[in-house]
Amino acid sequence: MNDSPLPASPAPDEVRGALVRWFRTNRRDLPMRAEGVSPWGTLVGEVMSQQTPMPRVQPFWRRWMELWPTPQDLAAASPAEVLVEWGALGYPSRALRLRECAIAIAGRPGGRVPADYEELCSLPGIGPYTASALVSFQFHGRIAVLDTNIRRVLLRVFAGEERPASSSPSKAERALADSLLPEDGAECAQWNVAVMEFGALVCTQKSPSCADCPIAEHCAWTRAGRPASASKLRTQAWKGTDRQARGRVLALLRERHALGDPSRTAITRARALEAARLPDADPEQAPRILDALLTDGLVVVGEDSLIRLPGA
DNA sequence: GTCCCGCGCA
DNA sequence: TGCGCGGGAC
Repeated sequence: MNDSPLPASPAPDEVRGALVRWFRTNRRDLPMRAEGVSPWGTLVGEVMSQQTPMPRVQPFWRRWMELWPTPQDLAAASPAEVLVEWGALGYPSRALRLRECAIAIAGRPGGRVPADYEELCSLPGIGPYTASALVSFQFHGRIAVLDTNIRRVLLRVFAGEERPASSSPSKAERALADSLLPEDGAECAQWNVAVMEFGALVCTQKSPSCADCPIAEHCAWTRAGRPASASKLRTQAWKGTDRQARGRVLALLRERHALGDPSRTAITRARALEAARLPDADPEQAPRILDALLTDGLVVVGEDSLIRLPGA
């Protein structure tokens, strides 16, 4: 997609109507998207689902809402406890940032989640996506939400392209998304969540269910014969990467911590290096990722030279 | 083996 | 603007 504003070739009203109808009968029943969830609950749910599929998030979200129903509750928790409860949701730095976010919110006058986009963006772990999701879903502000699903659906339907060329939305994409927003904030929320759900369930990245698509007749990409994008889709490696090695060290420390025996929550450097060592890995990988975990604040070295979760 | 996801910082 | 950052489901 180039930077010139694109005319929305299919009729926006028809696409909106069809997708909102589709959503009413096909939406997943997600507790974190239920009526009456607090701004804090929505914030926690959105941060958890930043890199993790919704179905996997739900049990963790419920648990977190029981343990820490307000920002003040999470702000009072230790980093170690937060990392343990984060479990294997992935990217544990997100859990530490969420705690920092809770501390920042608790320190605000009134101690509540802000409803303003810029203020939300200034919080740890909250970027453009999460801020716009909160403004729309929770506060019903008139704002476009541009997550990867919505970007893909809009590009296909209105620009005839398979997927975004860049990892962040262009001006043209923003202009297109803005031009499609209903006037009413509550309707915007409904539209945003409908498109997002449609992208997650039907108009997927790799194998879209075009045969079952309620807007196939409107879709510019389908009318163009669904041409493949010029850009290559590159999937992240996992096996053997630093990320996998980091995950092993954190998993060991979470297990130890969850035992509840303070004498066993810490491990020696040698034990940590052993956990970090992957088969056939570069011998420098284990010490390197241990350093990185320390730098990221995901582990600490005590005066006893033992390694533990922060605050444990 | 492939899919799926946004934030923070250089 | 590009890279680093997890891990379960399929």
